[in-house]
Amino acid sequence: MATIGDVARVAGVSRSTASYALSGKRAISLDVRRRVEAAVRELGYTPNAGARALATSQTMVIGLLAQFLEDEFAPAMLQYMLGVSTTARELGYDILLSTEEDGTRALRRMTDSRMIDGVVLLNVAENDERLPILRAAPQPGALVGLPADCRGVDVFDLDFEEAGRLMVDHLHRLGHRELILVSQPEHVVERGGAYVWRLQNAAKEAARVRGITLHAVFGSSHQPEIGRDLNAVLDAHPGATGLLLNNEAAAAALPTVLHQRGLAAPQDLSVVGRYSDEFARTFSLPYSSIESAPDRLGGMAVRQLVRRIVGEAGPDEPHVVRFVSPELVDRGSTGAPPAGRA
Amino acid sequence: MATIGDVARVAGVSRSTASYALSGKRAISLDVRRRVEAAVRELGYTPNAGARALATSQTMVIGLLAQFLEDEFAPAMLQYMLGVSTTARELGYDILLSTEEDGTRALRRMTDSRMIDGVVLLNVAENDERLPILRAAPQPGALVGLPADCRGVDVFDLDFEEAGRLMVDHLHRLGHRELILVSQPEHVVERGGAYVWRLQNAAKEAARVRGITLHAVFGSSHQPEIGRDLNAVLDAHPGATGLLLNNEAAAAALPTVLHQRGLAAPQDLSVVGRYSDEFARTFSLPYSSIESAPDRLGGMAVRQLVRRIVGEAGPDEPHVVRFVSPELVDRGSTGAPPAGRA
DNA sequence: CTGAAAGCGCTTACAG
DNA sequence: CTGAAAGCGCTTACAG
Repeated sequence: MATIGDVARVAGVSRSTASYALSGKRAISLDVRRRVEAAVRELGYTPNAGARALATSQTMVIGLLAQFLEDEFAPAMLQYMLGVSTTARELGYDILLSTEEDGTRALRRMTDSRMIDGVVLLNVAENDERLPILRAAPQPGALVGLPADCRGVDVFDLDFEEAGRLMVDHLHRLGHRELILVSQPEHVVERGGAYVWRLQNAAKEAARVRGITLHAVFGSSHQPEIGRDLNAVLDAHPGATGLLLNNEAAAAALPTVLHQRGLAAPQDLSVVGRYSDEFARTFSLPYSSIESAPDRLGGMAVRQLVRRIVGEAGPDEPHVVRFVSPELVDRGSTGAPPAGRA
Repeated sequence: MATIGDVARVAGVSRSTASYALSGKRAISLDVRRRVEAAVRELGYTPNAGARALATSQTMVIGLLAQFLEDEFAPAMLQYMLGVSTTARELGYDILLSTEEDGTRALRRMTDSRMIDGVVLLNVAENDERLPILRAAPQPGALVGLPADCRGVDVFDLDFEEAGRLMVDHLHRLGHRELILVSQPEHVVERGGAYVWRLQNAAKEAARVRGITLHAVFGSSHQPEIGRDLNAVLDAHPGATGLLLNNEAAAAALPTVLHQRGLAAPQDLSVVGRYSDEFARTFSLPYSSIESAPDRLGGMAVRQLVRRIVGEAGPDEPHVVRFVSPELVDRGSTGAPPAGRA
């Protein structure tokens, strides 16, 4: 493989001149620049990434820590990953991916060995074990998801509280007075998936303020359990006219459940989910939903991370906690409650 | 950050001795080894990956090239990625992920800059543009998917021909005489997704040999088009009693379609899909299917790749083309054709 | 069993 | 505008 030395020899210049000609970091005569460029083409030269990293302390690689937990819906994770990966590439960075169960080990390996310039953490938990490691690391980090302690990292997340309020208010406005909210499994909460109770608490509070009833339950993240869960909760609350879903698996399972029960949305039941538009298309979900914007969140995290990496953010620019405002995508699955049941 | 020099100083030995004490590549006195280990702990030393890569020409990183094409079903891709990622980690390798549209560019960047020791290609096309680049690269490559020309790479794929035969034979044995096969979109074929016609041709041939009818159609990979496609083909062939699916989106959409039509499997229609067990669980698909084993294929590709990387495979050990034999996972969606229609 | 030195392939002050 | 040299942090022959 050709080295900068080969390029220099072919171009008849010193290695430093060859390097500067390529980086543009100092003035180079047109003649020399052309000869260097010709040599690069002739030799098919590409800088050795390891050598460059060693010399510059920059790897142009961003770590991406994703965990595929048993109780989360894997396809939803993928979209965050793609958001991160796509934006990183746009900014000139490659992605070092870890799907390791033990995120702390993966993070430590990546940061300690200087394989990466910065890291994006997905599946952030309330008290995420990876955060102390990240704070101690020399590289900056950005999170998708809100931990209890945001010090030292940039944080991006959907405003799940606003999402909960939005769901409830939307159905309240349409005349609904009894709602069901199906959240992620309780394990997710126990593990520290704060978004579950953030949305749920806000929804409950909004229902209280509006003086309407909200039955909040946790649902499985898997089939066929979630189908049974949905049937059970619909059986348990025959007076409910609106269904809110903060659970991707539930959304994916609902069409079948409604068919089985002979129900149609919005005629018999109004439905609002919380998932991405991409998700809705992939699974042909006909329900109005709060857009969870995974690609946007992943992209925002990377953009801010890169600002930190290149020093554009300034050494003492405070870290950000940025919430994306939820938007309701209307797919026509909500309407007035069935006659005589409002 | 601590360097090997710091470790050496704290341990009171030379840098080379510190290095050897850690690598175990030459005999070290117990006393020295202990001092070095203590110094490592004290300083929290981890080798700099770039420096090590430069010195050893090994990065301990494997490239993973995945493309998320518009006409493929993204969640199915994820499982191949996880198979690769998990096995790589087990073998001590990290994953450099590219989801770039332009796979040739990504591959060239990774190989030319020596960021990786080897590469796994997903979504391999019949005449894959990335292959010439891979063959010219100094790093070995493994593919998941069968190209027309397998020279210079190790290839792993499901035996789609056998899968096609298996589907047809299974239903033939149960007494079916008219079948429908819904494949991936025709674009996939045009782009070189050989697995589509490999399965389809084998299924057609098996049907011919058995003297039964097979209607082969291409279906969309997206909702809601695929739902319409399914309805259209069922309308067009009212005499068909068996449905074969080589199209993940079709499988995911089928429950709804069958409900809409008031059909049940296997009473009204026998169904056999081709997807992974994980996929079936995620989407609660109640259909018997040919297990596509994405995690297994990804793992096999990585294992063979690592054999090449570490030189275990021998410089002139011929490259392999290995087909995983399809297995039918019985989920009870096939049976005898409805009375009077066999 | 251990150390001094060379070298991996870059970048970048330093000098002219 | 260009070059010679040092240095990034490792590993590994070479020498003892």
